[in-house]
Amino acid sequence: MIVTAKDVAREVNLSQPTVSRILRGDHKFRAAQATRQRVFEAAQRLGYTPNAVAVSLKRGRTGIIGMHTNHDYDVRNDFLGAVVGSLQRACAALDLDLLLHSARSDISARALLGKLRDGRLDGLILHAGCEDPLVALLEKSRFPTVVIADPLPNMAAVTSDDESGMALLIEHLWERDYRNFAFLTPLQEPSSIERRRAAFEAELLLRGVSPNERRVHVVDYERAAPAVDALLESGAGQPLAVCCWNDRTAYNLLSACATRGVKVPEQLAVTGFDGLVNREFMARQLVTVFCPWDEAARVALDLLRQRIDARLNREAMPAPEEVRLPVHLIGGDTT
Amino acid sequence: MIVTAKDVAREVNLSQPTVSRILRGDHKFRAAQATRQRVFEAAQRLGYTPNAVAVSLKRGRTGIIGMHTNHDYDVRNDFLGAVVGSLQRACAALDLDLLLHSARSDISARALLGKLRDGRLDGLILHAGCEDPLVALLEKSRFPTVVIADPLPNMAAVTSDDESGMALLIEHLWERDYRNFAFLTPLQEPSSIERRRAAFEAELLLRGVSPNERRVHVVDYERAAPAVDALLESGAGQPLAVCCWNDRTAYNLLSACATRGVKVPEQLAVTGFDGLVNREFMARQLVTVFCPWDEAARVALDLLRQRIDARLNREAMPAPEEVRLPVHLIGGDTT
DNA sequence: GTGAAAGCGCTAACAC
DNA sequence: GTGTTAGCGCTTTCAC
Repeated sequence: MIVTAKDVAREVNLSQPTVSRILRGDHKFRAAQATRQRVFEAAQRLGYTPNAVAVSLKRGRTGIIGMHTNHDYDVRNDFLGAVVGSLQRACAALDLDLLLHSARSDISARALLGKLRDGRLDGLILHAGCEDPLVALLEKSRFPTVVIADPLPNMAAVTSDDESGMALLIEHLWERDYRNFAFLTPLQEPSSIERRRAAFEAELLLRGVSPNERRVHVVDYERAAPAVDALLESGAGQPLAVCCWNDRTAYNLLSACATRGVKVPEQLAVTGFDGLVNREFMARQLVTVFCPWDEAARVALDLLRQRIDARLNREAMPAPEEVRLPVHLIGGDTT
Repeated sequence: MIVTAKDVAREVNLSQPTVSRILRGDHKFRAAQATRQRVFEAAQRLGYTPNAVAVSLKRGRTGIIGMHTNHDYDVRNDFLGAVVGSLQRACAALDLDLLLHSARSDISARALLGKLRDGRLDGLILHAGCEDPLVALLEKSRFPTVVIADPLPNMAAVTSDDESGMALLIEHLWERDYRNFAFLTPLQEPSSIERRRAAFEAELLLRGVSPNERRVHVVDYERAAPAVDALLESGAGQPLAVCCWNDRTAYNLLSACATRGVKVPEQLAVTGFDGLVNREFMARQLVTVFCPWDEAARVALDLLRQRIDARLNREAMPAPEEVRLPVHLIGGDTT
C-alpha cells in the first residue's frame, strides 16, 4: 500500500540509497542520465512519496513550526486570527508548515513542555502571560521560541510599539480638547496592555493631568458595558475620552452607549487598539491604532529560524532581543 | 543535548526497551515497583521526553490532522476562521494536533499530493472546488480525507443544509410580501453556493414565480456594490429581496446602499448566509442563516477518525457519505 | 557511479 | 520481570 524507496529500488535494480540520492536531487552525486530516467519513471509509476517522518527522524528537523497560546481562544478571536493568518502566509513563503498546538487545559505545564518539544516542532511561536509556569520551563529548556505581542522576560519577542500607539491616541485626543481621560483594562493584564496603560498615564502626566484612581477602570475581558455608569460619573459632566485596551472592547462600549442614548463623541469619545476588526459596515468608524501583525509574523519567523539553525548547529542561541514594530493611527468618527 | 530513552536506561542500568515500556505505562508489563520509581525519577531528572517522530515512524501514525484549502485565504476569512477554530477545539478534545497546510500556489497538484501524504498527516480535512486536479488525485490515493462545507463527488463530506437554509429565507421573505427576488453569487460557484442558488430558484418556482435571467447576478467574490444599479433596475420600482451568497457580501451590499441612499428594507431587503460575522455593533442586524460549523468540525473529525483507523487496520474505507447538518434562521432588521 | 552498513529513537516479538 | 533483536524509511559515511 505504501511505497518506499526500497520498492522503487527493487523495481529498477538499484540500491535504495542510490534511488534516494537521485530522487532528492543530491548535487554531489552524478548518476548516469539513463539511470536517472529509469528511477524517476519508476517512482512516478509506483506513486512514490518520500516519508517525511523518516526524513525528520534522520535529519532532526521537521519543517513544522508550532503556535501555542495559553489563552482560551481560537482563531476566531480577532487577535489570534490575525497572528495565525499572518503566520500561515509567512510559513508558506518559507516552505514551512504551521501546527496549531491544541492542549487540553487540564494538562500540567511539564506535560505540555514535553508535548511541545517532542521532536515534531522545529520551533515555537508563543503567546502567553508570564504567570504561566510553562514560560519558565520553556526558557530553561532552550527550545527555539519566539514570543509574539506580549513580551516575556528573557525571551526573544516581536511586539508592536504600544507606548507610541498610546501616545498617538492621547495626542489626537488632546488636540481635540479632551481633558478628561479614562482607560479600560482587562482584569488579567498581559504585558502589552500593561505598557499601554503605563503609557496612558505617562502621557497624561506629561501634559500636567494629575493622577487619579478613577481614571483606570477594570473590565471583564472585552465587556465594557457594565463600566458605562462609572465612566459617565468620572467624566463629571465634561466630555470624557475613553481609551479601550482593544477594538472589541471599544465596540462593546459603543454598543452600550448606543443602547443608553449616550452621545459619542459629544459625551464620550472612544478609542480602540489593534486595528484588527473588519471595519466594513460597522455602525461607527472607530479611532484606533493599527498594529502590523502581518509583518510581526514575518519577523517572528525570521528570528525563530535563526534560533532553530543555531540549535541544529550547536551554536549559542542569539540573545533574546525584542523587536518593536511601528504602529500608526487609524482615524474615525468616535472622537 | 537531547535526552533519549537510551540515556535514561544507562542511568538506571536497565535496557532501553524496559525504560520505554515503563514510562509509556505499558499495561501488560509488570515491573517491580522499585524499578518503576528509579526509572521515573531518572527520566524526570534528565528531562526526558519521548521522541514523537520516532514513535510516529514506528507506529505509522502521527496524531496530526491536516487542513488544506485551495482558496487563497487564511484564517482571517470568516468561513475559514470558523472551520479552523472549530477544528482546533475538536482536535484538542481528541488529543490530536492540527496542521495548517501551507502550500505555495506555484506547486503542482502531484507535488501537493506528495506533501499531503508524506506520512506526517494521519488524515486531511479538505475545502476545495471540484475543478482542482488535486481532488481527483486524492480520491484515487485513498488517503483518509473528509471534505467540509462544499461537497465533492465520491468523498465523505460534512455540509450544512443549504437547501433548507435558502428555503427558510424565501419563506421568511414571502411572508413579508416580497415578490421580487434576486440572488448574488460569486463567479466561481462552489458546490454549496450552487445548491443555494438552485434552492433559491426551486423555491420561487414552487410559489409560481416564473424564472427570469435577471434574477441571478454574478459578483466578484464578496463585492456586491457594483451590482446595485442592476439590482434596483431589476426591482422595477417594486421592493426587491436580495439573497446574498454569504454574510460579507450582504454587508458589502448594505454598505453600498447606505452610500447611495437606498433604503433598506423599504427599497431593498438583504439577506446573508452562514451567520459567521461577529454581529456586535454592526450598523444593521442582518437576516441570515446560521450554519453550525462547530458541530461540523466535530462530525468531520469523527468521520476522519473512522477512515484513519480503517486504513491502519487495512480494512475497507467506509462509503463516502455526506452528513448534512441542520441550519436555522437568524432574524434582523434588513428584511 | 554505486552498494553495504550503520544509525536516527522508538516499538514489538520473542527469548530466558 | 527484563534483555535481545529486528525493524519503521530514510540519510550518510565509507568502501570499491
